[in-house]
Amino acid sequence: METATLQPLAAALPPSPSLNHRILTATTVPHFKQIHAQILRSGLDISAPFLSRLLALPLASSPSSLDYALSVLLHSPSPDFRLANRALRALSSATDPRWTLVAYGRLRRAGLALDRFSFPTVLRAAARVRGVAGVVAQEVHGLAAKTGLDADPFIQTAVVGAYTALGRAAEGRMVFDRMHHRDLVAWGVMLDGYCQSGCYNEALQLFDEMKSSGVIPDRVILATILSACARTRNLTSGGAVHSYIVESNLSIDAHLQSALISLYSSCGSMDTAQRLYDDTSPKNLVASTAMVFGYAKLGKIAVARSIFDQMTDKDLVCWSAMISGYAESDQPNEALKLFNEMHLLGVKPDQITMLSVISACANMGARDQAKWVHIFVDKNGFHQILSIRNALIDMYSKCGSLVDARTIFDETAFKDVITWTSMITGFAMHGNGRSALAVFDHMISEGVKPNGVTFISLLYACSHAGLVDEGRRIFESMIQDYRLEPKHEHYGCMVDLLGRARLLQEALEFIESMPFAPNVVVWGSLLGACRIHGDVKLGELVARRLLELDPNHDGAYVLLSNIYAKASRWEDVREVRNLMKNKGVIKEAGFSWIELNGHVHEFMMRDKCHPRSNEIYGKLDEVVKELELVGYSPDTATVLVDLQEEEKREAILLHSEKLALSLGLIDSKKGSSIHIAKNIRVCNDCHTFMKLASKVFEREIVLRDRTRFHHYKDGVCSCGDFW
DNA sequence: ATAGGGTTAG
Repeated sequence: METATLQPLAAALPPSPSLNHRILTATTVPHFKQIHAQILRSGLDISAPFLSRLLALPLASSPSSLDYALSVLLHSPSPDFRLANRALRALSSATDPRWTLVAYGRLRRAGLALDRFSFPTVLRAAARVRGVAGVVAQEVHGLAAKTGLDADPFIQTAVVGAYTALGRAAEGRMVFDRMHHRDLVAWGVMLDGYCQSGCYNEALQLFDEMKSSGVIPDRVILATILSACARTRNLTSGGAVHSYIVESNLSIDAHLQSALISLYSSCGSMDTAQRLYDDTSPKNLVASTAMVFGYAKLGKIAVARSIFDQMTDKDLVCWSAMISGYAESDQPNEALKLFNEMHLLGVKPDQITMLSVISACANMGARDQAKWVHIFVDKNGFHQILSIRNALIDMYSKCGSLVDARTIFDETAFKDVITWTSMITGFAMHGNGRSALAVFDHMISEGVKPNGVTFISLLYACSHAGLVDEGRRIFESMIQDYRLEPKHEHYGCMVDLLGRARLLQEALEFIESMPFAPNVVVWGSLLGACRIHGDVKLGELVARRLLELDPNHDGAYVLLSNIYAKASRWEDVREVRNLMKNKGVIKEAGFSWIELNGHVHEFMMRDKCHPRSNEIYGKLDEVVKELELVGYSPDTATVLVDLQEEEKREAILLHSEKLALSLGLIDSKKGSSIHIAKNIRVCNDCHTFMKLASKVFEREIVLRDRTRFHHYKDGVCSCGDFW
C-alpha cells in the first residue's frame, strides 16, 4: 500500500538512486536521522518524499517521531505550504487525530497556510477529538471563511461534520442550510451528525425534506436512517424505509441488511429480525450483535447467549451487548462474570461497557464488587467521564454507601441533570427525604433544569419519608413552575404518597382526576396502599380494575390474595390462587443475597442449597430463640395461605432474608455491619425481626428491598416503619 | 459518509 502511494513521488526524485532507496526502506527514527544528515549534505531538497515516507510509517504515531517529522518540515530549506499540507494529510491517515491537531497548531504558528484539501483533514481530526476540539473547529471554520474557502462544498461538509460531532447540531445545520451545492455525502454527514448528537427526530425530518427536494437516497443514507429509527424504536418510519428499499429494487448489502435487522430487533420484532438474519450468509458481527441485543431486551437471555456463544471473533461491542443484556434482565452476577471473562481475554472495555458493568454492580448491590469496579474505572482512566461518574453515584447509593455516592457527587465539578437526579434518587432510596429536597433546591439554584425523572425521584423521596404536603407542593410546582406534563409514573408516585399516608380516599379521587386513563402502575400503587392499611373493600375494587387492564398482572393476584388472607377470607384466597394457576400466572419468587468477603450468596425461601446449610439453619434456630427472649413472636398475619398456625410460623421463619442474615451473623463480628439485598419488598415480620436482631446481636443491618433501603440499628429502622 | 452495545425512574 505504501509503495503504491510512493510511486509518483519516487519518480519525481532527483537522480540519486541510493538515497532514494534508503528513504524507501527506512523504518526507524535513527535511520531517518542518518538519511536526513545525508540529504542536508547533498544540498538537494527532497524533503517531500522524505516526509511522506516518514509520516506514512506507524512510528509517526508516537509523539517523539511526530516531533521529529515536524522539525524536519519546518527546518527544510523552503518550507512551503504545499509540503506542509501534504504532511498534514499524511499524518491524518493513520494516526491519533490529536497529533493532527498538534501538527496543525505548529504549522499555523510557523505561518504556513492551509490549502483547501487540508481544511477537511483538520476538521475531521477535530471532530474525532471530543472536548478540547470545539475551539479548533470554530477557529478552522473562521480561517476558512477569511480565505474565502468556506464556499467550497468539501470544506462546508467537513465543517458540518465537525460541529455535529461536537454535539453542536444546530450550528452544523446552519452551515448545511447555506450550502449551494449538496451532494449525497453532504446529506449523509448532516443526517449522521443529527444521529451522533442524539437528534433522531430531526434526522427523520431532514430525510423527508431530502426526499421531497428530489434527492434519491443511496444505501449509505438509508442505513443511517434505519439506525435512527432503530434507536428511537420507530417501527413506523423504519418499516416505511424498508418498503421503500424493496419497492425501489435497491440491492441490499451487508450494511443495509444489518441496519434492517437492527431496526426489527431494537423494536422487539424478533420474528422479522430472525427471518432477515436467517437470510444472511455469512453472519456478520454487527447483525449478530443486533440479534443478541434484541433477544436480551425481550428477556430471552438464553437465546441471546446461544447466538453470542456461536460468534467467532467477538469484539468489544458484542461483549458489551451481552453484558448489558444480563445487567438489564436482573442477572447482574452473570454480567460481572462475563466482564471478567472478557477482561481475561484481553478485550479492553470502553466507557459504554463500563456503564453496563457499573449498572450491573448497582443492581447487585454488592459493595466489594462495587469498590473493585470503582478502582478499575480509576485505573483505566474512565473516572473523569461524566456519565461514568453518574453511574458510580447510582452504584454506591444502591450498594448502601450513601457516603461514597456523596463524595463522588461533591467531587464532580460539572454536573448535569442526571448527576443531580442520581443524588436525589440516592437520598430517596435511603429514606432521607429532607436531603433529597435540599439537593433539588441546590440544583435549581445552580440553574440546572429538572426533567420528568427528577420529579419521579423527588416524589419518591417524599413518599418514602412521609412528606405528604411537600409531595403535593412538588407535584403542583412541576406543572406550574417547570411546565412539565405529569405522566403515569408521576400520578403513580402521588397515589403511592397519599396511599402510604392512609389517605386512600384522596388517592382514589386523585386517580379519578387524571386527564388520561390510569394504567397498571397507577392502580398498582393504590392496591399496595390498600394492602398496607388492610382496606379490603377498596382493595378488591382496585384489583378488579387492575386485572381488567392486565389479566396476567401477577402483582394484582398476589396483593388480592394478600388482602383476603389478612381478612381471613380463605375461600377467596383459594379462588384467586386457582385463577392464577389456570392462567399460568406465576408470582415472582422472592430471594435474597448477601455479600461476604467478596462472594455473593443467594437464598430462596426454605433454601437448602447452600453448602453450609446445616450451620445456617442451626444459627437461625438460635437467633429465633434469642429474639423470643426479648419479645419476638412471628407475625403470621401476612402468610397467604390457609395453613395451621405451626406451618405458618415455619413458613415465615424461613424467609430468604432471615437465612441470609443467619449466614451474615456467623461470618461477622459484633459492631460490624451486614448488608443484605432482596428482590421484592420486605415483609412485616422480617422487618421486625431485623430491628430486634440489630439490637440483640449488636450489628448494623442494611437491607435493600425492591425500592429502598432499611438501616436497622439498636432496634430501630431508618424508615421509621413507614415503607 | 454507512450497520451493532450505554448513565437517572419504572
